[in-house]
This record gives sequence, C-alpha cells and structure tokens, in this order.
Amino acid sequence: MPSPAVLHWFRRDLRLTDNRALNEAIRVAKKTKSPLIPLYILDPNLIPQNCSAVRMRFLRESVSQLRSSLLKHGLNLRVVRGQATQVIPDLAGRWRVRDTFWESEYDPVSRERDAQVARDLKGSGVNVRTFPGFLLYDPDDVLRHCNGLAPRTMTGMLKLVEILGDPRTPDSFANGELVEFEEDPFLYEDRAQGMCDIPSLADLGYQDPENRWDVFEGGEKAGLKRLHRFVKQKNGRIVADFAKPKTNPAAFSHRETTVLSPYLALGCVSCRVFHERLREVEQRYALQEMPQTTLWGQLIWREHFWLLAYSVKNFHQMRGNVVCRQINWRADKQSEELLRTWAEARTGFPWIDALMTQLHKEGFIHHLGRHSLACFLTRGDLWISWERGFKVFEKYLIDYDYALNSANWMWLSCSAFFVMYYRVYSPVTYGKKWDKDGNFIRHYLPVLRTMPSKYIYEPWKAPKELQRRVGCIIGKDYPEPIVDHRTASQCNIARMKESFEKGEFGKLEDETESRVIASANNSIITSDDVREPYRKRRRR
DNA sequence: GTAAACGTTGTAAGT
DNA sequence: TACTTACAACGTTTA
Repeated sequence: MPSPAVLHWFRRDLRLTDNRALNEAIRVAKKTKSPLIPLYILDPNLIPQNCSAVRMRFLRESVSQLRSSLLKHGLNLRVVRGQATQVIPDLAGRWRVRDTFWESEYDPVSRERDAQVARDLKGSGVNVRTFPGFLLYDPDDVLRHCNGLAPRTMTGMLKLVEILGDPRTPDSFANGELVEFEEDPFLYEDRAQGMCDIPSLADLGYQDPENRWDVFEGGEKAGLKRLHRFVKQKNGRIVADFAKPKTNPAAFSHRETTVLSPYLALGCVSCRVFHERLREVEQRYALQEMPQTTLWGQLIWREHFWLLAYSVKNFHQMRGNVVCRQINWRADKQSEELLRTWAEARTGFPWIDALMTQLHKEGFIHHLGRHSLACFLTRGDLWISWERGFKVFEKYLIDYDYALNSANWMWLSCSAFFVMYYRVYSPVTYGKKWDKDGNFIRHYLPVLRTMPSKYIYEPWKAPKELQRRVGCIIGKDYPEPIVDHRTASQCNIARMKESFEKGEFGKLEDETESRVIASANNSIITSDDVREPYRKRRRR
C-alpha cells in the first residue's frame, strides 16, 4: 500500500524558482517520506472558451516547460482537463492525498473555486495549505495596513509601499537543498491514462497559429532569460533610465519595454525575482525617473490594481462596481457592428488596425498602444462600453490579468482613476508622434506597405490616382474610416461631461450578500470593512 | 471642516 | 526643434 501523497496544484505559479507553496510541499513530502505529485488542470472556467490560439499556445508552452523542469528533479507533472472543483477531489481520492498545497489567487472566480475545493478536501480529511506568492505583498497584510481601504491613487499606493518596506527576498527551488523524491506509485497507471502528456493545440481544438509574426516563448526559462537580458543591457543603464511613457509603442522588432507581463501573468517569473534584479541595478545607479514611471513603479502599479481588484466587488464590470462611473455607453445594433469593426481591425484607421492586428498575431501590445485602442473604442470615438473591450483583450492577450485588464480599461475610459476626459488620443496624431513614417503600420498592415508616409496614417486623404498607383484603393483594398474622429471625439467629450455632471457610481445590489469577501484566503477583512469607507466618501 | 494642490504617458496652435 | 498654453476643469489627498 503506497504512503499518502502530497499534492502541489500549479495554477498561476508555473515556475520552480521562488515558489513558496511548492517548496513547502517538497518539505512536507520529504519529512513524511511521501510521494509528491505536481498537477496542472486545464480548466475551461479559467481559460476562456474562445481564448485565441496564440494565447493558448503561450500557456501550453509554459506548462510544457514546467513539466520538463520538474522532470529533471524526478517529478512528473500531471496535466488534466476538467473543472478543478471536480477533478481535485477525484484525484485526491485516487492518489490518497493527505496534504495539498497551492499558491493563492485573488480574482473572484479563482477565490470561489479555491474555497470550494478547500471545503471539499478538508471535508474528506485532506490538509490544505495555501501561500501568497503571486504579488510582492500579501494583499490581506496590506489591507490591514490601510484599514481595508485600498488607495485610489498611485501616490497613495507609493506611500503605503514605503510603510510596508521591501518585499521578502525570493526563495530558490527547494530552498536550495538537494532533494530526492519518493517513488511515485501512481505514475505507471497515470501515464497509461495519458495524464503525463500535455494535449496538443489541435487536441485542444486550435489551429496552430502561423509563425511569421513575433512569437513570445512561454515558460520560466524564456521569462528569466528575457529578464536577465533586459537588466544586462548597457550594464543596467537601460533599467536605471527607464521611463515607461518615453518608451515607443510603435517599436516592433526591438521592443523598448521588458515584455515580462506574460510571464508575470502566468507566474513563470516571480515578481520578487524581478524586484530583486531591479534592486541590484539600483545599488549601482539611482533610478533617474519619477517612481511611477520606472520599472519598479510598474511592479507597484500591479500591486495597486490587484489590491483594488481584491477589495472592490465586481471590479471587472460597470454595474455594482463602487469605483466605476456609470456611463450610458451605446448598446444598439449599429454599435455591435462598430465593435466588430474595431475587434477585427477594420476601422479604417491604420494606426488602430495595425495595433489590433498586432494583438491578433502576437498577443501582446505596448501599453501605450493599448491606450490608443481603448480610448478609440470607448470615450474617444465609438462610445462602446469598456467591458466589451475587456472581453476582446481577455481573448487575445498572452499577458491577460484580471486586475490590470479591469483597472486599465476603467482608466482609459475615464470610468475610474482618470478624469481628464478631454484628453483624447487621436487615432492619427498619436501614432505619428512615435513613428512618422508609419513603419509599424507597414509591418502589420501589408496592404498599406507602399502608401507614401504623407498618407500612411490617413490613407483616405490620398488622391485616387495615387491610391491606384500604389495598389491600395480605399474602400476596396482597405476600409474607409468608420467615424470622423474630430466629430466623434467632440460629441463624446460632451457625453462625458454629462456623465461627470451626474456623478453616478456603481452600487452593490445586495448589501447583505457574501459579507466575507476574502474567505478563500482566510482573511479577517469582511466586505463591510472594505465598502464602508467608499460609501462615506461618495456621500461627501 | 475647507481650500488648494495634484494627478504615469493628449492635441493643436502658438512662440 | 523645443517649449508654452488653451482646451475645460474631476476627484482624491493634503495642508
């Protein structure tokens, strides 16, 4: 009879380095001489049904890399398709699991799922231990420092971080100890049932995306390599002088930002390892720019938005979201068509369509490019709800992250955090500012490759004769612009003004429901602790 | 309690 | 080219 097993459930911690939950699982398995079984679940509730092939490929590759790394240590990752709430209790019985470990997640769907899995396991006598690790600071700890009230501004967040001090330093795999694992008594049978294989993209119902576009390689190894390479550039000077708003959103062959977000989103790279590398540079050169704009600041933005997402209900939607301005976005038949036009890169604005094409092909866009797309869809031109844009980004982004996607869509649509609604990104001027000749557009929209620079951002203004000569007739080979930007943006500024005059924010529909919002993570903070101060402020 | 300062990353027109 | 200013002016935080 095999001894009871220890289970580590991988989720958004697809790494070996600085994985405290995994290290604890290893420690307990070693101490009790138990086999350690690592598990990843392809859960349809977590990966959107219509998730793009590019996004799925990145996830699959990250899991595959994890499996290889584990195998070097004699651990066999099981990859199972199904709903975690069903799969885990089943497997716990099959493997006679006594202890289960995982890293905490903070979005509402994961929290509800984890609470249910933990209940089921505990009910059948399995120990469940969870560890923070996805963020620099444990949000429950942070909220205790600010009476359950997440700061609403970055300045406030930076002050809070000053109180918190440096996050803990990263751990190494197995805390640097050599470990030999007990024989895995279930391996033979699990292998026979295909649980040690990762389904191919085709198995998962995807066509392999064509590869001539920039492909980001998934996994811990690729992420760490990217981090080290970035930090090493010009002996650290690039990090020291880094200012996000000064990096070029139209750069495509050589990116000016780290492109580490996909690895942070899946936990391939620990944010503490990133933090540590930045500290090493800081010891040599002082960071030159405003804290918010430095790379360190980017990590703090992530903390900030996750703290808000964790403490504000319905953070991913307008209704019932107490920080979100209630705006009467268009929802008629025509707006559905406009939404499709935007999502399918057919707006007739080359800068916008090139950005959307980049999203489709590569699953990644520079932050400022996302600004252009988001402003255009919402308050800039189309007056369509940010929630619709949120969904499109969720489908395609390899770095999709619940908190950052929600917060940034609210930011750009002036629904929360940002209020200067008369600052509208122009779908023509903004790109031109970075890339006068439109090389970004030429790269992503080959149909416009031969359009002269003078017209590349506004091809509809090119004389018909020129359009014929360069083989790109507007209205035939490339669409006419779907709106007049000047008219649309002015109209929308007026609509925004009305919304601001109303000053209506989301209300919680049922004040009594689910009083304990952080139960999945054993928090002592109840929903009322979090909500009350916001309500008070609104009255003022 | 109240007034003033401040807010990661706009545009167009002017000097 | 590099800078300033008008645009129209909100909510949060601090003094």
